[in-house]
Amino acid sequence: MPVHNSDIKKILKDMADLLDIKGANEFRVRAYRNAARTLGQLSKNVEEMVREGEDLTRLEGIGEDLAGKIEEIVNTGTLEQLEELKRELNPEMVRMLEVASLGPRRVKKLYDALGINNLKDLKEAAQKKKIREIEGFGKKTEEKILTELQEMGEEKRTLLKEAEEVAEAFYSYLQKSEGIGQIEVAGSYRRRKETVGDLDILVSLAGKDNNRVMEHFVGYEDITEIISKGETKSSVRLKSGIQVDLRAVEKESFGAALLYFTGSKAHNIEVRKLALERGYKISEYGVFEGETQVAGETEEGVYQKLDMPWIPPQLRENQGEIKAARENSLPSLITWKDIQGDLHTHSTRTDGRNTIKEMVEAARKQGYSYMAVTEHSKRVRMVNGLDEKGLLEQIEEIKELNSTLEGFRVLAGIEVDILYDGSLDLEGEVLEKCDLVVASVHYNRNMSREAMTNRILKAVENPHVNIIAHPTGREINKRRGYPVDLEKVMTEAKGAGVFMELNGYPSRLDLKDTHCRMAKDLGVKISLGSDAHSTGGLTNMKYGIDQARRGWLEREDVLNTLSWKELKKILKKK
DNA sequence: GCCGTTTTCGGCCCGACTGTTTTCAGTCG
Repeated sequence: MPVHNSDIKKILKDMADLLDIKGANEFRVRAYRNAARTLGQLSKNVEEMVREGEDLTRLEGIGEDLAGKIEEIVNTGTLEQLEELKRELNPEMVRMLEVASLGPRRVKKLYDALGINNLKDLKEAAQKKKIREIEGFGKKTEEKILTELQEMGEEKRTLLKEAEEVAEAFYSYLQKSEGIGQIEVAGSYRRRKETVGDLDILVSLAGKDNNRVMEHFVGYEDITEIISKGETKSSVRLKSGIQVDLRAVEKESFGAALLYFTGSKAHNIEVRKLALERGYKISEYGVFEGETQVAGETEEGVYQKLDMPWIPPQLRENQGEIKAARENSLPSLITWKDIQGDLHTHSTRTDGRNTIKEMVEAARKQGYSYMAVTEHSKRVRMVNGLDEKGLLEQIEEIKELNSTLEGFRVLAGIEVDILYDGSLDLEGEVLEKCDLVVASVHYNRNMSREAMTNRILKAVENPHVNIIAHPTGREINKRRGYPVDLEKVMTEAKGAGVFMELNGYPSRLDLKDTHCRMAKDLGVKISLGSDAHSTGGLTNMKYGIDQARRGWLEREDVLNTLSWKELKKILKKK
């Protein structure tokens, strides 16, 4: 069974969580978490590294012991020590940690006091008001737990990046089947939504042997459950929990089926309505005039029959794209190639994994001509954020580095914290020396909408701020963004010459697609930043691009499609 | 459990906030 990096990461994370609950040495716990993080950021495939006998201890945070454990996971698919822990503590206790106000100590306490070791019992105990009786817990905490449980019950979708890993592996497996012609992963995956529910894979048949294709499909090693298996349609569940549906159609129908399975549902309904008006009928098998198929082999063909150009999947949400297509006024969506530089990165100076030099090298390989280093400021103590002195040192360091570089410019930047009262975490006279000041909120998120809006507005008005980073502070599947009136912020930003960031970090993607569109409508340029914490993280840009495309952004809507020379001119004077 | 120009032991991130307490544990970033 192929072992993905994310599988190993999950096992190490579960180890950390269970050890933590058990009350193990916190540094030992941290070691597991660090290793899990390393694997999450790794661009190489660990399974391959093990097979090729590469020395895993060269990876950061992985020593003899963890290297051995990782090999065990690669070879057996599991880790005996974790299995042991799971026998001792209920593995469901790990899920209890997902309740926002519960950490390892409280989970342990709940177990010791009431024997609670799963979410169901937790909910029951909270409803029966038993939790408030435990020492250290109270009425408020109990009520909070109940609300948080409610929120967790909402459907959880897989992050696009994680779905991508699974989808790509499955895709290459399917390519090995002789009976398959074209393959496309459709659905919200193809529309590049920030999260994906099921994976819908569409294939065209290269021969007549459907059964062989389906046999191949359900024969994939990653499968834990075959939900259904038919001649043209099968469904399976993978180890990662993701459901995958396979649909096989004839070559002549591939385009129509692709349109159908890509969705969105609302988009499809509009397209079909339009077809009906013209006397056609559209199904996943094609466009039909009476009994005769008049299109359907390609998506372009289907759209063309309705006098429309092909519509990029990212736009297919029935948000005006059909009207725009019919009027031939679809946006010319931004692509990664349009990006000239990255405006949000971290290095080893704070919580990044690579040095500025290494990041620069990777950025050049990406084809960029500039990159801003934007470390955290001192308020983010956890990562040793820069104080005024540290920032000045770094500015000097970058100056020196720039003198050795040709055709590339490192921008001396900072991701300065917006404090509780809207003031900035660093002195203006130091910020003034930066090429670029990115400002963001990390702490004291628990504010009213009005207070948070005013707090951010104050930063917008600050003469040193150029960009507001991850403006709502959300983390997908983890926490909602803080309440903030973005329209007001953007309107002020427009007047103040401040730009809004779309953060490419796969679990942030903040701004959302709809916010991007709002910015475009208001005439505020968006800054695309990868928020890379390693050289590999620079590729987060692609998720940012997808999100930007979903927000209808074109080249001229994005700040860093400009050269540094051009960009510098439109940054506000300090 | 990792790491190392103080190298095989001893340090490893730490302050703010919340809700619980009445001096602090737990969580978060």
